[in-house]
Amino acid sequence: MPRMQLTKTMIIETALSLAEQQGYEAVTMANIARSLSIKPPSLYNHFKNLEEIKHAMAEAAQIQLYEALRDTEQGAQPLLSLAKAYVHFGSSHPGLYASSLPGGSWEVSEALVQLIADGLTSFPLDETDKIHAIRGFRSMLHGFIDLNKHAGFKLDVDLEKSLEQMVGIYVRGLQS
Amino acid sequence: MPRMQLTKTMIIETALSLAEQQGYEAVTMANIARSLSIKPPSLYNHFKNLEEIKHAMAEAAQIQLYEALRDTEQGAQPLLSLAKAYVHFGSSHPGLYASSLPGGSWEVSEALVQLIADGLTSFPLDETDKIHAIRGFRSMLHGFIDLNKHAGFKLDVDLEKSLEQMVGIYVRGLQS
DNA sequence: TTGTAAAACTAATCCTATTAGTTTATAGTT
DNA sequence: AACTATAAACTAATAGGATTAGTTTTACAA
Repeated sequence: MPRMQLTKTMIIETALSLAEQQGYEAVTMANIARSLSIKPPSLYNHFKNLEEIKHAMAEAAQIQLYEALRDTEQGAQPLLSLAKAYVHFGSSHPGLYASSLPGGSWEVSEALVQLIADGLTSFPLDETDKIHAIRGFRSMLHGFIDLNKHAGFKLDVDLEKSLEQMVGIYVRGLQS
Repeated sequence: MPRMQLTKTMIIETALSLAEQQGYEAVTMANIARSLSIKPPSLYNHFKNLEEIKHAMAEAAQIQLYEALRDTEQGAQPLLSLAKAYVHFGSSHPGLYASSLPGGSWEVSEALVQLIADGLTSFPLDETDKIHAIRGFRSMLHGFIDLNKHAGFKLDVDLEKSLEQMVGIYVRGLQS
């Protein structure tokens, strides 16, 4: 295997730091190649096309998201800690979070879901209801991040408070 | 004003039907121009650039979303009806819904918020808590639509049921 | 009827992604 | 140590986007 200085991992790491520093829209073949001091066509020796690169990015970004959540303090309100960590990750690393959306691997998705499931253990839910509850929780958090990105919340009311209230309402709804 | 057959409204309507029929990514200067049987540069006589066109689209799309929600039956569970109408609109008109996200006008945004506020009247909330509750509700619904679009919910569990449960949990949380 | 200005046009520039075809360097084999 | 096959880079090209400059056309107003 000749000239294998350049690896898939290097390409994905370069693409992710591009997303992190200049936004997800900056993830182009031209920009990735420029960052690596190669020409765009060379990338096709390692990935079929840009879509494949973005899929690989999603997997790596999802792992970073997972690790950020896993390292969260599990205090008295595990769902609130999780929510804050999730929204904080999405808001402070928008490019990375956007990178994670296209999908990723089944295992990491599952691990992420398990993290939420762990926060739900204190509520008596059968398997199906647990899945519904997890979907609702993720929807809430993702929607909060994404609406914010689209400047959805215009009023001058504390965002962090909104997040706390939202999670508070949801948790009380699970209890009753 | 010479040759004013082409109006801003015609351009926006063309762009919206492009989004509706071929997806939001199909909203390009080239495609809009092609649909109108003109050349792309002609569009710049009416709009500064593509971004401005997309802003105008957002306003029109948001009105359509508002009207779809306004015409909703206000039964015993107004928030559930609203949620179903919202998610149904987002899922069955993904291009239109995506068009609405970049913003729109303040008045329409406000009207949309008011629609949710109307569904919240039976709950005793002060002004600030009402805003938090509205933000949470919108986050939930938008997140549900968007995660679905990104194939976020992989498990074979009824989606409509998930939506009902999610709204049910939130409403119970508001009550307690 | 003529002049002006709006609205179309053509042609060009500068981005993308992607493919074809070519060169080069290296790893493994003789 | 020389040879060869191949991976991995390259150049050059195509096709599609947004946008700008400059030109022509046309409708209306004076």
